Amino acid sequence: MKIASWNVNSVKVRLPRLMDYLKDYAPDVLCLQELKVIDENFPRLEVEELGYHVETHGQKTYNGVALLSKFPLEDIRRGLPGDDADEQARYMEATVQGIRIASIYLPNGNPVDSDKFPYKLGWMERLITHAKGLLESEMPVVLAGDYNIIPQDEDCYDPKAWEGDALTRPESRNRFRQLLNMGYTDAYRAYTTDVNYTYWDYQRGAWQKDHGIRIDHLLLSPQATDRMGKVGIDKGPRGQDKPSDHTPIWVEIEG
DNA sequence: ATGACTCGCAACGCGAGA
Repeated sequence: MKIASWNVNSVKVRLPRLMDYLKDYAPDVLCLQELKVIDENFPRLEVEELGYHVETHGQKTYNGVALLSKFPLEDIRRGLPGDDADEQARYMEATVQGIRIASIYLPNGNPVDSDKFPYKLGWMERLITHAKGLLESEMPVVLAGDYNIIPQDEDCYDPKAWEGDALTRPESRNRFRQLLNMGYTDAYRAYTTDVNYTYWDYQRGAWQKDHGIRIDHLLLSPQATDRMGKVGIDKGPRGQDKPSDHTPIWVEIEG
């Protein structure tokens, strides 16, 4: 089963890119982030016509996540537990063919001297707590999404340019590492030591110069890692017209 | 002139993204 994740940066503007991706790459499951639409405005019919089940957790203007699947989506959870006052639509999960799959849009956290940085760190604490619970289920788990974390300096073209940024701050990286240390595997980094990116800024010709960063990740529980096949980053969509600034990342789960 | 961002919006400049 091929599971992919993609921050589309507005599903409305990106609908042609999304349709192309589903047709050309045909992932079994696609986790989407940054929909920027309420559930009623998600292009459900277009996606269903390509043979996908659709579950969304949308929000007006900002955030919003979705799960698309060729197989039924079961036991849907919308929202990350731990803060009933948090109204940002950044998390949902469902079970597909016995695999628990989450679509995650982790807060950016910049600027670090604003309340956005503690919000990011608090959100990560909640994710850590929830991810621990998922491990206890002993299901294969895939936590897929835009983590807004550059795990190591090698995951960005110019570490100095990102020094002090919420994407590289030790507080951010250490919480990401807590997810790894409790038993989750960074699928891309486990598969290859190759330098590769999932995001290139719209500005300053970043795509053309390959000035990217690796911030979209697939974290696999031990039961999922045991079944891990190939892992890749599909750069094609980033080079198209009206692209998202992110490109999809995917993993194959065997069996 | 060497490079120039893109979304959404009770919009028409601004906040947010990373």
